[in-house]
Amino acid sequence: MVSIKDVARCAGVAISTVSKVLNDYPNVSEETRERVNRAVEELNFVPNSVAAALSSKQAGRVALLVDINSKTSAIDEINMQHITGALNRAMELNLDVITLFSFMYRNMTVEELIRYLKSQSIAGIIIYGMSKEDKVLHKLVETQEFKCVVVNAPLVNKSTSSVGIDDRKAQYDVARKTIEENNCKRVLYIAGKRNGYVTDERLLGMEQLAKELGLTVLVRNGEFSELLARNITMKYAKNKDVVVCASDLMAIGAMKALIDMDIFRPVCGFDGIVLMGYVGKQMNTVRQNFAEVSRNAMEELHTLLAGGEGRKVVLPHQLVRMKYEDIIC
Amino acid sequence: MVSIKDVARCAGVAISTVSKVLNDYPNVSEETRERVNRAVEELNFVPNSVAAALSSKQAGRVALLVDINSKTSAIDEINMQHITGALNRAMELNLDVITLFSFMYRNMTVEELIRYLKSQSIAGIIIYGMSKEDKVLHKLVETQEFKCVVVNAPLVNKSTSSVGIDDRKAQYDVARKTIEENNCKRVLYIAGKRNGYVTDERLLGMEQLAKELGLTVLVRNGEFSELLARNITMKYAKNKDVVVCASDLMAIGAMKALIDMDIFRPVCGFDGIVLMGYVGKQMNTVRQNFAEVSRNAMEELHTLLAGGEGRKVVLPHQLVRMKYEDIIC
DNA sequence: TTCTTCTCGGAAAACGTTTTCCTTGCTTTG
DNA sequence: CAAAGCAAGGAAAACGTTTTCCGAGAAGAA
Repeated sequence: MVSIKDVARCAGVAISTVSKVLNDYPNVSEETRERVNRAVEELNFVPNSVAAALSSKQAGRVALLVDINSKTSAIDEINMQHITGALNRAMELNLDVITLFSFMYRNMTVEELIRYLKSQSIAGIIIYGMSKEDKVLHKLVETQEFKCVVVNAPLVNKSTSSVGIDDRKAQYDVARKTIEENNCKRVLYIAGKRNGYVTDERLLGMEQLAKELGLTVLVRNGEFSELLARNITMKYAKNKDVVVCASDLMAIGAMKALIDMDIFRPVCGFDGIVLMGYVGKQMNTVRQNFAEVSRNAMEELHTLLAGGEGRKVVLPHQLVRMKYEDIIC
Repeated sequence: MVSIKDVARCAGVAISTVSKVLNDYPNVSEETRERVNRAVEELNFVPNSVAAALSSKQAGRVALLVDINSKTSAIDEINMQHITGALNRAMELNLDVITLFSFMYRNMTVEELIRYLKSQSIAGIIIYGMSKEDKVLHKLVETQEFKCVVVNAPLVNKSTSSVGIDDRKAQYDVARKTIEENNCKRVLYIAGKRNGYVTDERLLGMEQLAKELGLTVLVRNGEFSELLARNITMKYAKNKDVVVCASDLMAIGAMKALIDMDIFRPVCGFDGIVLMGYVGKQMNTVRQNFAEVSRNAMEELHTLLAGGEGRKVVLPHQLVRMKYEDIIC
């Protein structure tokens, strides 16, 4: 294996000089820099990121903490796009990434998790699907031992950024559009998982809209479950004018229930998953570009690792009407 | 950070001894072993896998090469399950995993890819979605520089195993069931991607069945595309009795076409993706347990890394009829 | 007893980087 | 002209393991 030592020999300099060139340190003359780069070129040298990680604690090793509690393929789609976006940007930024699924750290204590991450020379973390009651992850963020980017949860401190769309506004927007299109007054709102950050934000959006338009809203907890949403719709939709759901999957469940009951109510969802295009009925929903969110998350993490301060990044969302023709390929 | 050195001091032995205990080497007395283990326990020591990887070339670092050419969420679902299964088993086997998506190595030469993998101290690889014409991956496997497990492609050599279901038999089975249920004679077969291993295997299964039952088969290439399958069905299904598709996504496309044409033909798919439950019509399909396939792939890779020889592992498949009620949760 | 063979454990090199500190020679300043 | 400052590059320690080799002592054989 060709190492930095070979490059040094080839360029006629010390290995420390090569390292400096590779990492864009100052105090290297343009001429030496050139010579080293030529040697790198010639020998096809690729730095060993494992050694780099071992040597420098502040290296570019990054972990993705991915929540995969659910069994649904909708979640698969969302997670996959997140991971794709994150890896994509990481590659461009030359960051090493390891992906940890929640089952890999679910029953660790914070201390264990921290030890594990350190044993992997991890310096930065992107956290997905963090709920309000997740003590371990909250403690992890609070220690500030790692640079963190939390996706879809408004956690910010000196070494923690948050990235996501404005869930409150998005829920407001999509509900407003649906309600005004159909001139509704009585809303059945099927909320997400209890104690989820996005759940509460979306509910706030709905409540704000209700106040503004003078709507009555019945809120029920759907836990992001298609089945629950279906049952809730069965039970309560009859004397409502519209079913607003905090996720597409629940919207699908609601729609199925309405079809079974043979009544029509407008339904709107949230997320913009592909599945929405297959259920026959068109529905309003919020399109989140998950890959883009995660690209931004990785970008933000990179900034943090470079010494930047934590901050809140809000990305735009989009209202769409999902139908089969738009997604088939 | 607590290191092996601390453990050694705590246990009153040399660090080499600790390492030996940790890696189950012989030539350590039971008493010393105990003492070291107690120290590990007491100090909550977690070995630094980065250092281990750097130090020993035959370490447990493994790469997943995941093909994500397509944009469809069906692929997301399949890939996600593969990754989940692989990571799950890797965790149990104490293997370090890095996940590489195809866009990260697509335009590398073999040499570059090999260099990159070595720079990551990778010893074993699981390859997904390998097509017959992928020169780079084929060369990678042929060099035998890494232990490889190829999923769904019958490549085997001294350091390469293959893992997957029997695609030929599976296609035979599901087509036979569908055809016999509906008493068909004239088959429209929509095949997968040209030059795919599974594509050819499944086609062989269909052809064998046709010979046995005396069917006529029109074969068209659907490239695993829903849209193509839809168009093919539009064009050719009219004077056929059944549409057999080499993937669920294509089966969905075919079904949509039949609905648009307002004619009924039985359709069967292949893969058992969740989406199948949402299209309204029930269809026969082959259920592959992707997570299980990948668990086995990881297991096999572990065996190879431990010195085992390459071999072909064939896993069972299952015929199912997918409907909404079975997948909602 | 003496030699050989084992078993156990330690010392130290190696893995490929990063980073700190030092040297050298040159330029500036007073 | 001496002192100070600075730029460029090198030497070597450090990161936390694994692994090879060696030595000490005990046990067995002659």
